[in-house]
Amino acid sequence: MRKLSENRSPEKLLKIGELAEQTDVAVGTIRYYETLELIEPTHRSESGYRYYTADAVKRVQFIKKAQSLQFSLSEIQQILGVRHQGDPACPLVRDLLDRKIAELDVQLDRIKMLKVELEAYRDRWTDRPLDDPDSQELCSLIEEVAEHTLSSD
Amino acid sequence: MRKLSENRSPEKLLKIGELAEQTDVAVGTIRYYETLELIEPTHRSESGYRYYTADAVKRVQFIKKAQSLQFSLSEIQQILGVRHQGDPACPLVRDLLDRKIAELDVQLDRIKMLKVELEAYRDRWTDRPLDDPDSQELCSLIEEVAEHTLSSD
DNA sequence: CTTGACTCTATAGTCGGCTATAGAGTTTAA
DNA sequence: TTAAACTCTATAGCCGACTATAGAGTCAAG
Repeated sequence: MRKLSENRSPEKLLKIGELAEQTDVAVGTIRYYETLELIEPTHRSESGYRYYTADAVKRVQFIKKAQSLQFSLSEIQQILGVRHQGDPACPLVRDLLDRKIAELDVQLDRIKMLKVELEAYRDRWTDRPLDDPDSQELCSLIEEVAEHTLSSD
Repeated sequence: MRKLSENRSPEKLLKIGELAEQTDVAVGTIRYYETLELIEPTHRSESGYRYYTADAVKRVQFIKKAQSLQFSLSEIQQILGVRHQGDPACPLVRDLLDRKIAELDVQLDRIKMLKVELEAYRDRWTDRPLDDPDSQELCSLIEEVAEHTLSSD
């Protein structure tokens, strides 16, 4: 079904450096991914050189994309790994997506709250004139925050 | 000015374990903070035991609070450190607060965008029936994402 | 005065995701 | 054929914020 590709070079194999260049990922990183079983060369020369098909480019790009979506390498390994069991990756992936989205919601809430809190400190701080006698010994904000720490947390 | 405190125990010094307990921070962590010059015992016994005044409790709590506000230990060190120069900690702190708030805005944007993207993947995925022939060989989402990776990024 | 809980220092390990280095072998273009 | 550029493995280091361990010394209650 996909063997009719119009790729005229029938099977140009890439060396690791070429794969690295095409994906804009360091050679060392690709070897590192291999130790995590995220990718594997399709072939090894007698001398041990790794050779990759064009699929590898997609795979590396997939890894990068997934990373940019906040998936850890171990989660990516799970996603890619299920493939080997000839099985339903789908529920797993859907699950991961759902969980990740939920995590993002938590992060959003947390960051919003942090922001409100920091703004409160900043505003309280800004009102206070710089030559406030309290500043004499120690920055007043530090005291303030410290004190707040004691009472509010 | 603050010597009129109604603290009846005139100067109860804490050993590191007591400080740790009162702040709910591990002993090792306190020693670690000391290596970063975030805190210092007011006194050392001949045998080398650290002794802290009650201020240390505040200081540790301040550190924890600042950490919870996303400040790194090195930023906290800056804040606490300026104190030693008998100087204007204030502009620095205001600056740090402003920068931190700006950082949070960036994080918020990023996370919102991530969420939109993840939701799009999830939805596209959910529409696709589980017995879709495309799923035969490999979870279709993986293919999809991978393909998207290629074209969109 | 002993015993158990505490403390000391120094060093190493953890996590995640790499990067860097050494030392050796391989490929490729001139 | 030679020299540059590549590749190999194995190992160590980096960041931040710790945690854990070993081996030795100290303090306080019974």
